[in-house]
This record gives sequence, structure tokens and C-alpha cells, in this order.
Amino acid sequence: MFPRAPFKAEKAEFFDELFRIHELLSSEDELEPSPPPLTRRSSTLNFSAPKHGSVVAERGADFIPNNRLNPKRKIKMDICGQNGARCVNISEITHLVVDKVCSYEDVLRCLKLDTLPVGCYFDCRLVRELMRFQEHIHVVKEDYPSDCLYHRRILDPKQKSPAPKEVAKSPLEQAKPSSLQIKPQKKDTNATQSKESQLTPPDKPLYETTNLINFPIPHTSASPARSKSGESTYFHSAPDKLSQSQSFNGDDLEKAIHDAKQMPHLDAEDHETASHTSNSESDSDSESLPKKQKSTQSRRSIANFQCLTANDGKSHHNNPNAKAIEMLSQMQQYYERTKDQWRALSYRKAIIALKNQQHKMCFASDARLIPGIGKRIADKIEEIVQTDSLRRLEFANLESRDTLLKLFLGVYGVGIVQANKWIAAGYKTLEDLREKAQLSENQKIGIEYYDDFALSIPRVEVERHGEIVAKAAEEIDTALQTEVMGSYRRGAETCGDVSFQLRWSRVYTDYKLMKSGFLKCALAIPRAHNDGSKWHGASALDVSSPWRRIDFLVVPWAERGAALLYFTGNDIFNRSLRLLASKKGYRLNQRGLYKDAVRGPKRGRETKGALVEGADEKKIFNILGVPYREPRDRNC
DNA sequence: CGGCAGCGCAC
DNA sequence: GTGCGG
DNA sequence: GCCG
Repeated sequence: MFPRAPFKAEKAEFFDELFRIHELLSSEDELEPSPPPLTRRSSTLNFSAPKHGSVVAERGADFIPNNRLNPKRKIKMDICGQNGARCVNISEITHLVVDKVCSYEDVLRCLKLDTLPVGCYFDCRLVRELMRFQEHIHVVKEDYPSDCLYHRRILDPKQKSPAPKEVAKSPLEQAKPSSLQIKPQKKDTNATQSKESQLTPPDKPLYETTNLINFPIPHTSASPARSKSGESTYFHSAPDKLSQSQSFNGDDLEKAIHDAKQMPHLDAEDHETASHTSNSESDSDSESLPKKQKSTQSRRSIANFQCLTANDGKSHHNNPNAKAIEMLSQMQQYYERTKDQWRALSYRKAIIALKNQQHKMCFASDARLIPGIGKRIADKIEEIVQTDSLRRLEFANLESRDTLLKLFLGVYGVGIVQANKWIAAGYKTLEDLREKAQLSENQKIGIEYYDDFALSIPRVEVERHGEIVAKAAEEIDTALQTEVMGSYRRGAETCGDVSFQLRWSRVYTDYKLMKSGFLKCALAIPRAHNDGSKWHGASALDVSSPWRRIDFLVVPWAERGAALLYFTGNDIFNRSLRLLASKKGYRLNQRGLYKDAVRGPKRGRETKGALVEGADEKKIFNILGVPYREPRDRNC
């Protein structure tokens, strides 16, 4: 990456260029420098072969992490570059620049070493090579280069300074002290001063908080280190143990086993190799479900179904991986609106898996053990933890095209295809669309009430909508039942829309509601009566209230259970359940659970199969061998 | 490498 | 049939 | 994106 994108260009250009490269290569590997692949990288940013008068002259350095994902680090690296740093051979390194947030253990883990930290992200061969020079290498904190610039001299890296974490005797202290010589003259102010000032406030006392990194000596193998956010960071000495305690939680296993028992014909690989461990799982949520013991099964074939794992969707607030979850979530949303849905699906699954972890994931090797997290996402998790940012996300955020997509996709009735067409046509704003684009009636409404529909709906207002609908339904037919579905039924405090199930309904029943003024418009109305149909539209409590998206789902009485299941969602939960059903020889849709659905050798099913259950939500769970889940635990 | 759920309505 | 939505 |  350095050779490709040398120190130049301001940030936006920098990322734009990289993004273009990305598009050309269509392979992110080429420009996902973070974390730098363990295998390649024979050279690294180094302060050597100085430009004339460079402050950091004649010194090699390496950053840990060695990338520019963190904007601050990028600036620092740029400054180093402007002051004479260049890519050199690994053996020429003389300084290691380490982020403050990196603990001693971090560095060791990066190095896969148990002794002196001398570098980061090198493969073993390179580390060994580097080790031969270790006595010549100084490990300094990230501020060191800028401090050197600030004082216009090479500071003594051994000068005392507070450790980034706990203060302890650094093994480096015994390293050779070679006090660095000073080259006072250079004044490369033009490019550095402004940036430098934000790195090292001029009024800061000389060098108190900088230079020599002071790592605590690792005592036990699993000594917790504190991250900058104050969360505890656990380092596990035994990855195998990690895989057992973290990649499975009790819920998963019990359900998988339960599942397997009820599903003998699924496959015969539920041989019991159950080893018991004590589960220290702590439900972050108060309203926890009964906890269970867990047993570990050597092999799982169905443990990946997310419908098997309770998730109330609230636990991420104090989740140790909150940062990673948040950023991966943005990646997911990015892919949802741009690239392909499957990539987004993978992110979603990975996020769910991450939410179920009780420990902070610090390294890709840890995260990789979690089912649903593969190499790519594991690397991104490490990148997030190490750099507090995700480079790929910065590409996305800087992409104006993505901004437009976000805008256009917010219009009801507009999807990726239409949005891309409009972008290709050069439309930039909703005004452009209104004036120039050919819009369907629904899209016109979507634009007109763009802001309204973008608002989330407080739960209390959803309740009020529910009361109005229930009252109207009662007036139509006392046997007509209504129930609020969607995220409301899952217990959400705010909802994106209001959706109802109207059961035992004949045709659609909005007459009264429409006449009352409660319903404002129709966006999609049933074409075929008498069977499951949907009514999409908008409603508002009164003239001053925002319009809300409202859906009615008209379901025959006999299908109410399957419909309840389906329209309660969420969609991930549904897809998981449907996938599970199909693996077991069933077919599940909003009308019911069917058995003996013959699926063609290729794709489609060839027979519908016989209806097994449609009226009772819980029975569908039972038949599928899935423990019932309260709606609020279906937030996948 | 292919699969990743399935369906109703608008156009 | 494709696009879109939930 | 991940998984088999």
C-alpha cells in the first residue's frame, strides 16, 4: 500500500484513489492493508535514508499497527514520510512506534512471541530475522515521531515516560541505551506544523507523556490489559479453551442437541462427545431467559441456525465488542444498499455471533473461532480493535455514490436498481427526482413523505395506532382480531413502521379506517382476496402527526400462527427458521409449515407438501424441534 | 464452487 | 418477468 | 461475506 499510495494527497483523495484501485482489482486484499497480512510485507515504513535535514534521520521505525487506518496514525506516518521516512528492508528498522492503546500483550500477540517486542505483523521468519537486530531497535510510543519533530531533534527513546497501561518495568529498559544524536537544523515546518500541533500541544510539558513505551511485564498468561476505553481485555493463553467457551454458548448447544434429538433423520453425527465446562455466561440483560448448562459437542451441524439462539437485541450496549459490532454493522448496511445481499447477510450473521460473545475479541485468531466469522471479518475485527477504525468503511463513507444511494433508497418503492439508474442519470437530490425522474405513484408519495417515513415511531404511538385499528376492527366484526406485529411485538422501543395482523378477515377492511382519515394513502393493496394479502399504506394520528408507514396483513384464521411467526420476524430469524425447516424436510412460509415438500434436484420444490401446522405459532416451533422463543428474543 | 427463504404486489 | 417490500 |  505504501508503494501505491505514497505520502501525499489529502485524506479524501487518498481514500478515493485507494477505492479506485479497489474497484479495478475487485479484490480487497490488495488494498486492505490492515491488518497487514502476516505473510507478506518484507518492507515497512521506516525512518531511514533521510532527506536532507530530516529530524528522524538515519533511523528506521515501524508502526504498530503498521497501517494508516487510524487517521491519527496516518497523519503521524505522513509526517514521518515528509521528514524522510521511506520503506526499507526490515533489518533497517531502528524504532518501533506503537499506538498508546497497544498493551505489552498486544505487541507480543502480534509478534507471536513471548519475549521482547520488536515488531508487529511480521510472519515468524521475518520476526526471527528482526530479532537479530533487536538490541538496536527502540520501541517508542506513537507520539515519539511528532515529539521529535516538535523538539526538532531525535529524542532519547529511553527517557522516562508513563506507560500506556499499567506502569511496570519494561524489558526494554535493559536494552541498549544508545542515546540518539540530534540533528537540530531541519525545519520542515511547511508540511508538518499544523498537523503536528494537533498531535502534540505546544504547551505540553516537555516529553512527559511520550517516547519510551513502558510495557508491563506479562506475569500470567491471561493477565487482563486495559484498553483505552477502559474495558477489560482478556488474553487467553489457550485458544482451544477459547473456542470452547466462546464459540459455543450454552443456548446454542442445548438447542442444537435438543434439536438433533428430535431430528434423528437429519444426520447421524450427534455422537456424544460431550465435555462439560462451566459456563460463565452472563446475560447482559436483566430479563434473561433461564440459563442453562452447557455441554460441548464435538461436532455441530445445526448450531449455526440463528433461530436457535435467543437474542433480545439489547445486550450490545455493554457488550465488550460494541465497537466492532457498531462498525461491522455499518459495513453490513453499506453492503445492503450497494453490493450484494449475501455479503451483507454474512456481516449480519457475524454481528449476531459477536453479540453473543462475552469477551472482547482482540485478535483475528480469536474471532476466527466463532462460527459465522471467517477470515475476512475476523481480520476486520482485529483491525477495529487495534486501530479503532475500519479502513474499508472509510472508503464507503467517502463514496459520494453511497451517499446518494442512501438518499434514494430511503424512498418507498425505490430499490437498488432504480436508485442506480437515477444515479447514473446524474440526479443528486430528491428535488431532481421530483422534477426530472419518472416516478411511480408510490414513489411520489415516498418522496413527498420522505422525512416522515424516515422517522422512527415511539412505541407509545404504535400502541395508539393499535388502539385505533382494534376499535375499527371491532366495529366491523367483533370476531375480527388485530395484533400489532413487527418490531413492536419483539418489544422494540421504537419501530420503523406499524404492522398489523388482521385475522379472520374477509377482504381488506380499511374502509372505515380510510374514511376516518386515519389512513392517509394506500401504497399496495390486495390483489387477491381471501388469502394472505397485504395492505401497505400510511397513517397518522392527527393532522400534526407525521405520516407513518402502516401495513395490514390479512390472514385466514387457519394460517394465523404461521403468519404471526413470519411477520413478527425479524427477517434473519425467519430465514434461519425456514432454512432449518428445509433441512429437516419441511417447508415453512407465512401460510404454514408443510411436510414432505419434494424439492427438485436443482432448485425449486416440486410438490407443496402437506400442511402440518399453520394456526399455532408454538406448535411450529415444537415440530421443528426449536424451543419456543418469545418475540423479544427474536432480534437477530 | 454453489447456496444463502419465500412470497405478494406494482409495474 | 423484474423490482420491491416486509 | 461464510459455509460445506
